[in-house]
Amino acid sequence: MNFEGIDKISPVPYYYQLEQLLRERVENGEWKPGDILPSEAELCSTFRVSRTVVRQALNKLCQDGIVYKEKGRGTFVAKPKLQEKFIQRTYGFY
Amino acid sequence: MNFEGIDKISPVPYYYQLEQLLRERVENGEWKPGDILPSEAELCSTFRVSRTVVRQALNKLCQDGIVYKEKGRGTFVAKPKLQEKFIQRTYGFY
Amino acid sequence: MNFEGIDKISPVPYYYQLEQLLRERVENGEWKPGDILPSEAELCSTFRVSRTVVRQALNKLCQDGIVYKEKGRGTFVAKPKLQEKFIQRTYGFY
Amino acid sequence: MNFEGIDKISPVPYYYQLEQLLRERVENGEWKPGDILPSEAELCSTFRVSRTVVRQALNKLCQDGIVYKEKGRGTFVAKPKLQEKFIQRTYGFY
DNA sequence: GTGGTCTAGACCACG
DNA sequence: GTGGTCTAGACCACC
Repeated sequence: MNFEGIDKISPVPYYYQLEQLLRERVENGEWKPGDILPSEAELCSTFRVSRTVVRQALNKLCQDGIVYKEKGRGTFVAKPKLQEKFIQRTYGFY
Repeated sequence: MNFEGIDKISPVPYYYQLEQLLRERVENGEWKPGDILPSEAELCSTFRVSRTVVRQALNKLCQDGIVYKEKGRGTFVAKPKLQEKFIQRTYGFY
Repeated sequence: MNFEGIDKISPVPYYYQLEQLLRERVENGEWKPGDILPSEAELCSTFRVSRTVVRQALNKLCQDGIVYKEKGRGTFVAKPKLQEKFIQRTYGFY
Repeated sequence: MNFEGIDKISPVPYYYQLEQLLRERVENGEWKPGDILPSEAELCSTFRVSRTVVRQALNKLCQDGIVYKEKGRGTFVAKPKLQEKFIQRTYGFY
């Protein structure tokens, strides 16, 4: 298996690379709705990035309704609702 | 007159206090549409907080359509569109 | 009717919101000196927060002389002594 | 050097034992004004207790003016102001 | 039954 | 990579 990691040479920001990597795992079904994600600390050490980077990536996924956070518990894969690109922003209305 | 600052004792997060302070200045008309805001560095030293805090506050205002950023130029007060609370989330649709 | 509860979206810490809510009930006279407060467990379920949050709120009220605790018995509303000045400062954000 | 640790058999609460241990180090001059203390995580692993215990101990020392905390930076030994008693003796060394 | 202590670990705010 | 807040439990000491 090759390690799907972050390319530190690439001009693409780490947080964006990480966001894509995590997003894939959800879309691949590797991580399923309701699953808990690795903790922020684990993601930091797995991908060798700082906490800031991890949080930026997770926050974007959260905004996009891919994951949700529960204080003191963790970050979880969301149930797929209507996640087409232009719908994402209205998520949370109802 | 009391100094309109950030209360470091308060349990309210700095970034949120700052967001409110900046928002007021726009709503008061102290800063008008098209005006350039102080730089992030200036805001840091004015309010005695780190750049992280300043950026969190500005990003929220940006999401809410109160200000907009231009890379390499600065942050500016936006023209008031439909900024009622529930409209904010649809911002970006059009 | 809106439920006077804890705003889980707000950036204000739960323990601080709860402290204010309980403090009000004493100041309103809804709870009188000598009255026993609901148990920590009840407050947890009423406000949908963990015991940690409840204890943080109660401990602050205890420090401020608003309530007192008796081991194995419960938490009670204190008799108002000289609580004006001191309380005024900590009440609210500023 | 023998390791001055926490007696897990003793009925004395861990947080209180820890508070005394840390207090001694300041009073002994082992830790001097302005010194940064080990992080909460380090204290946890050094003394084999949970973070709750460490924070209870540090908060008491903080209340007593022995140490102070800076958000995002760490916990530091306070300058001895008027801390009565034993401090009076060493005061003047610095 | 209550409040008191403690665990293990999460996310949040900050520099 | 720090301290701050929060969760969801556990066992203990006390009425």
